[in-house]
Amino acid sequence: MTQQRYPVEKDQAPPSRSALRRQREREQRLQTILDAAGTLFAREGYHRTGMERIADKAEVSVGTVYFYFKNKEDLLVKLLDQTGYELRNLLGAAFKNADGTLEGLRKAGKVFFEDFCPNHPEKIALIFRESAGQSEVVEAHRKKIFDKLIADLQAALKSVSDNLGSFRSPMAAEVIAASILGMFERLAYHYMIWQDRPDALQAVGEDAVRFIIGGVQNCLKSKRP
Amino acid sequence: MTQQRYPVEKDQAPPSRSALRRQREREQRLQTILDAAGTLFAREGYHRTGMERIADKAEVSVGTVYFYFKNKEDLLVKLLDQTGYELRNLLGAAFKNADGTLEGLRKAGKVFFEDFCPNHPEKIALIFRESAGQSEVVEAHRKKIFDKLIADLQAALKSVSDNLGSFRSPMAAEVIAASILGMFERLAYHYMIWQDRPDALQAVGEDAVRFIIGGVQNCLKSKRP
Amino acid sequence: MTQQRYPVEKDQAPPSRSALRRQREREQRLQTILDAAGTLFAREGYHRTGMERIADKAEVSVGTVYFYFKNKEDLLVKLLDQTGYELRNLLGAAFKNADGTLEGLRKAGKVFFEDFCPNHPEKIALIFRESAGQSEVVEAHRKKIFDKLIADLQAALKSVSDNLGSFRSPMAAEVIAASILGMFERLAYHYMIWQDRPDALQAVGEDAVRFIIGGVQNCLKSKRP
Amino acid sequence: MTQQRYPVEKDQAPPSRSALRRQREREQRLQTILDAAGTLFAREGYHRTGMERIADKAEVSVGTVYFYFKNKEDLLVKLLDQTGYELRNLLGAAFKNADGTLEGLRKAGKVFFEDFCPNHPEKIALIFRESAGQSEVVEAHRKKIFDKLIADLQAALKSVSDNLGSFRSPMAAEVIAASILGMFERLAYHYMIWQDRPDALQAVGEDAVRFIIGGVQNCLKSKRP
DNA sequence: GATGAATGAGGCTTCATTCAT
DNA sequence: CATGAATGAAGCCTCATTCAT
Repeated sequence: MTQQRYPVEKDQAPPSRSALRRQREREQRLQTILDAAGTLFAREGYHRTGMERIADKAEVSVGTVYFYFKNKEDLLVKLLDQTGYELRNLLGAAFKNADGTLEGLRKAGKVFFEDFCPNHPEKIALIFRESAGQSEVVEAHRKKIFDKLIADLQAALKSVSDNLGSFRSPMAAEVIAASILGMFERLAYHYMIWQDRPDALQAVGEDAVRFIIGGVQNCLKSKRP
Repeated sequence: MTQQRYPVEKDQAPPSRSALRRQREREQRLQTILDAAGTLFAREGYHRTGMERIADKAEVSVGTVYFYFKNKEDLLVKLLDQTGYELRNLLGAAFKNADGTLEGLRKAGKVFFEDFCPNHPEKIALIFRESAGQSEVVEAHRKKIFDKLIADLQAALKSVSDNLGSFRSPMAAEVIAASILGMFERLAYHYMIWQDRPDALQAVGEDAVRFIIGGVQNCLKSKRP
Repeated sequence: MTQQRYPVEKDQAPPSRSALRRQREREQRLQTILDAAGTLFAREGYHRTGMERIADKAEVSVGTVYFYFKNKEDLLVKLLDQTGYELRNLLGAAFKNADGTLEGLRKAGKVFFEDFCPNHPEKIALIFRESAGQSEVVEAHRKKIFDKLIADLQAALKSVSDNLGSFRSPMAAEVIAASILGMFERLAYHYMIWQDRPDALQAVGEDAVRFIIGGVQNCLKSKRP
Repeated sequence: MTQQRYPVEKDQAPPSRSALRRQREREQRLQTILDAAGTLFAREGYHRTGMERIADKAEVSVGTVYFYFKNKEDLLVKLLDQTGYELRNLLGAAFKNADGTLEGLRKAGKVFFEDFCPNHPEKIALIFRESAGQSEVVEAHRKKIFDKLIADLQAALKSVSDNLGSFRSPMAAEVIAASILGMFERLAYHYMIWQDRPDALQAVGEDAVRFIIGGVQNCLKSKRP
C-alpha cells in the first residue's frame, strides 16, 4: 500500500499506526474465536459442537472462523497447544528456585490444584477429555504436550536426585514423571469434572503432594553417610 | 442358589438341545461383533469407524449389528463395561489374600503392567482414549467404572491402614486410590500407546509399585510400638 | 396328503374332522393377526407400525404373519376390504324395505352414526385416514370400495327418484351419493377422531340426515300433481 | 401501523439494494423447493418421495433443502399450511358481500369446483390425500386447517340463519359446515383424482350447491311472516 | 406350519468446508 | 476482510422380507 521510502534492511517495514491497530484487532478476534470454541468444546464436546455454534458465540460468521483457522481440527490443536503452554509455564515456575529440593514438587502440586484447576475447569476438560482420540494430528500434539510436561517433571526429579541421591532404577525418573502427570490428570478429572468440588482441591493437593514425596523418596537410594 | 428338591412340573421346560445351541451361537455372534468393534475403535478411533466397517469385520450385515446392539453408542458402552469388569476382576484378585499388607498393591501393579497391558493394548486404548468425551451416556458408564475401581482401591488401602496405621488425612485413601488409577492410566498410555514398548512394562511396573508404596507409607501415621 | 380314493366330481373332497378343525384354527389365527394389525394401524399409523409389533400383538412370529399374508400392504388391503364390506352391508340393510322413500337415507345415517362410528372408531381411522395415499394397490382398493358405496347410495337415490320425481340434472344422483359419503367421512373423522365425542353422534346424525333430505328434495323435480 | 413522523436515527438501517435482492432470491428459492416437493408429493406420494428427488427437481443440493426446511415433515407442513391458507382466502372471498343470503354458499361452491379444483389438482391430492395420517405434527396442522375452514363456513351459516331463521338444532351449523367440507373433499377427490374429469366439475358444482342449499333450508326453522 | 435371526437396500439428516458477493 | 448460502459426501439407522431350522 504505502511505498517504502527507504530500503529496509532485512524484511520488516516499520509498521504504521493503523497496521498496528489492525494487527491488534486481528489477534483479539482470533482469541475471541478460540475462547468461544474452548468454552463450547468443554461444555458440549468437540464433536457435538458445530462450526456455526462457534461462529455465533464469537459473534462472527463461519467464513471468518475459516479465515483465522484452517479447519475445525486446527481450532482444537491451537487450543490444546495454548493450554499445554500455560500448564508448562505454571509448573515450570514452581520448579524455579527450588532446585535440588522436593519443594518444587510441593509447589507444583499446590499451584496445579489450587490455581489451575479451580480457575480453568474448561481447560481440564479440554486437555484431559476432549482432545483424547480425535485424530492423528490432535493426538500428535497431545503427545508432544504430555511428553514435554513429563520431560519437565523428569528434569526436576533429576535435580532432586542430584541432590538427594540417585534413583534405584534407570527408568524411575521418567516413570515417576508420567505418574505424577497421571495423578494430576485423574485427580483433576475426578474432583473437578465428575464431582465438581473445587473446595476439596486444597486437601486433595496436600494429600497428593504427600503421596508424591513419599513415592519419590522411596525410589531414591538415600544419600546418607 | 437353593437347589430344587423336587422337579418342578411345568412352567419352565428344560431347554431343548437345539435351543441351547442357538443360545450359544447367539452369544458367540454377539461377542464376535463386539470384538470387531473393539478392534476397530481402538485402531481407527470411535468416530472414524463406521457401522458398515464393523459389520464387515464381524462378517455380518449392518442389520445384524443392530439386532444385537441398540446403536453405535451401545456397542461402545458394552465394550467399556466389559473392559471395566475385567479390570476390576484382575485387580480384585490381586488384593485377595493380601489384606492388611502392601503386598496387594504390589500384585495389582504387577498384574496390570505385566498381564493386562501387554495382552490387551486395545482395551487400554478403549477405556483410556476412545471412551473419553463421546456422549453423556458413555461418560456416565466411564464414571461408574472409574468410581468402582477407585472404590476397590480405596477398600484395599483401608485394610492396609487398619493394619499399619491410620491415614494422616481423611481424604487420603480416596486421593491415593484415584492417584494410583491415574498412574496406571498414564503409564499404560505412555508406554503402550505412545511408545509401544511392552518390553519396558516390567520395569515400569516395578518403579510404579515402589513409588506407590513409598507414597502410601508417607501418608500413614506410622504405627510403631 | 391323503389319496383320493374315488374321483371327486368337481373339486372338493369331504373334509375330515381334523381338517375342519385346522381350517377353523387357521381362520381364527388369520383374523387375530388382522385384528392386531387393524388396531395398531389405527392407533399408531400404518407406517409407524412394524411387522414385528403386529406379530407380537397377535402373539405369533413374524414368519407366521408372512405365512398368512403376502406382505404388509396385503394386510392393509384385507383390512380395508373387510371394513368396506361391513360398511356396505350396514348401509345396504338400511335401504332394504325402504325403497322409494327417504326413509332409507334416514336409517342409513342413523346406523352409520349411532352404530358404526361409536363401535368401530378404529375402522373409521383405517378407511378414512390410514389407507389414504399409501400405494397404488391400496389406493385401487380404496377407490373400488368408495365407488361401490357410491353406487349403492346412487341406486337408493334412483329408487327415491323413481318414486318422488326425477332429478333435475343427470349427474345429480352420483354427485349426491358422493356428497353423502363425504359428509359421513368428514363428520365421523371430526367427531370421532379429532374431537372424540361419541356422545355427540346422535345429534350429529340427526342434523346430517335432515341436511341430506333437504338436499335431495331440492335436487328433485318434485312430482306433485 | 402508525407512520414514523420523523426518521429514526439508527437502530434500523434501510436494507441495502443487494440485501433486498438476496432476500427476494431467498424467498424464490424457498418457493421453488416447496413447489418441487408439492409436485412430487402429489404425484408420487409423500413416502415414496426421497429428499434427493426433491432437491434434484428444485435444482439444488440436499443440503440446501435442509437449509430452508427443518426436515421432510416440515416441507409437508409448510405445503399444507400454504394450501390451507389459499383455500380459506378463496372461500372467504366468496362469502364477502353475500352476508345473510345463500349466495355466499353458491359462490363458494362455484369457486371451489370451477377455479380451485381444475387449477390445483396437486393441492387437492396434498390436502386430502398425502397429508392424511403421516405424523402427529402433520395431523395437528391438518386439524387446524380443517377446523378453521369449518369455522369459516359456520360463520357464514350463522349469518344466513340471522337472516332467514334460526337452525332447528344447536349443532346444526357446525354439522353442516363439516358436511360441506366433506362434500367438497370427496367430490374433488372423486372427480379430479380418481376420475380426472375436470370438465365435469361445473356440473358437479352446480348439483352440489343445489344439494347444499336444500340441505341448509331444511335445517332452518323458516322465518316466514 | 411356525419360528426369529439375518439381511441390505434405502431413507433421512448432519456438518465441515467453500466461494461468490 | 467478512459474510452466509450452498454443497454433497458420509453417517446412522429402520424395517419389510426371507429362509434355514
